[in-house]
Amino acid sequence: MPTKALMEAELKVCFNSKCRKAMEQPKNGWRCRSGQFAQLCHPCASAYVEGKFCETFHSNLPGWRFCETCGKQIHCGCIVSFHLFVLLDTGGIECLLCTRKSFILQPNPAWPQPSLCLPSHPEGIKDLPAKNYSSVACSGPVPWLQAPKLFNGSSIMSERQANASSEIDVLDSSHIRLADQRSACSLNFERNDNSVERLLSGSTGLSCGLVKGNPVVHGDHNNSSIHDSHHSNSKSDPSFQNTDVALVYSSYTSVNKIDNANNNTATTRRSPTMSTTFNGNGSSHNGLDTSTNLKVCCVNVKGDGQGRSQLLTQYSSPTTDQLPRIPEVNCVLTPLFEKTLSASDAGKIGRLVLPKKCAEAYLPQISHSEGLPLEVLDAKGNKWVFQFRFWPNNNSRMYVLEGITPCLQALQLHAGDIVTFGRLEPEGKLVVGCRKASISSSLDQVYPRLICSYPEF
DNA sequence: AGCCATGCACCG
DNA sequence: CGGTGCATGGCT
Repeated sequence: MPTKALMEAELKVCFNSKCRKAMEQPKNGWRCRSGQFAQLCHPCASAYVEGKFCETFHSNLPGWRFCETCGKQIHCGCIVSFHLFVLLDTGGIECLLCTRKSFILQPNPAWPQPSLCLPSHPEGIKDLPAKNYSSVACSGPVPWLQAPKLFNGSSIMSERQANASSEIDVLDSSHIRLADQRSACSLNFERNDNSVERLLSGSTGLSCGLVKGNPVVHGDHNNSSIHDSHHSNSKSDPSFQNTDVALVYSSYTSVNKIDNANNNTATTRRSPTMSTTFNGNGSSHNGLDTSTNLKVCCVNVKGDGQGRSQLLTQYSSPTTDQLPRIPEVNCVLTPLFEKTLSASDAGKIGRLVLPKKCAEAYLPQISHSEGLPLEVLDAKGNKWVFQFRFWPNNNSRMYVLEGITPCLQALQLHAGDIVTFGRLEPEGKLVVGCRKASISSSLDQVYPRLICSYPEF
């Protein structure tokens, strides 16, 4: 079939228009407006990953401007670089690093409006009303992917390892990184580590979704019980052999903790949304390769006093051989949106009403009210399946996730608790996590200013 | 006007 | 009686 052959031939050509070389093993680059990743040849992908794509391929193109603050030259003219700068109210641009710095230093800073956000967003997520949900992807989910260098490039090892909060440090480009790679592994291997427990329980104020490979799930739709990795015996638990991990937590918490714990890092760049890569190597108890590689993205919490976030988890978990794995090295968890559970959401009906704009922006497009099943990984890597559907509502739609009751029960979530959705990249799998309402409210009391200073998206 | 929490009728 | 689908009303 000539068309198919043509498509195949096309697929084997580097997506970079300045390259167009034939390639055998395409690598994912930035996410295109279609949702697909640009397929790049190895050199182009490397340039992209290293943040040198524009300076390599676009040096002769128009659109280069200088950061008003640091003077760094930023390309402002392509999809690869659009997330690297913000338009200043006073004119000119500012690189994201400087923006973040000023964001932190301002008493009540305003995060740049996503005028520079994904052009493909159905509607500006910035328009999301201040309700009990919020979008947490700063510039949409894409920049997290499109700026691997920006978010992962400068990794400075912290010496803080005393506790969970100090195991995380704010790094350049708003990175948060475990103190060292062993610490990173300890998140997964050492279930007796209180810090891990605190992270997952939220007692540190961190809302975590921890995704690892080979999770252990017991249960089904009607009777789900999650294998609590933090109470299990790691030596007998093969689920910990694979330790690709994604971790999600609330940035406001981490920022505060870091600020309190380490004044030296207080001026480091950070943002409402943060991403970190944890690369580590560990050994499982049976000697299997357990190379760990994880990336952490902070979940931004909208600070209107109503907006809360939490990672929600699962629903049905069929069989263990279907359990999710995170095979991809350098997985990134992109925070998408969050919602406080209403009484209805947490009720017996088992339906979670989704914010329409978030549903349309971040979840698959559905044309029929029946919707489609949505696989979601929870904090422990368990796979759940929710039915993502909608109801006609006046001339609009009302999006819901059905079948969330087992998940909520497993996580002991109730009305007022917060559910957060993220996406694991590059696989695109949905990840869900949670935070208890008590944690949130207490944080609001402790850090009202900071929380309120976070922007809406 | 649109969104969403919740109520409620219908159906099995 | 519980689940499903839709309607309604409050809120922004």
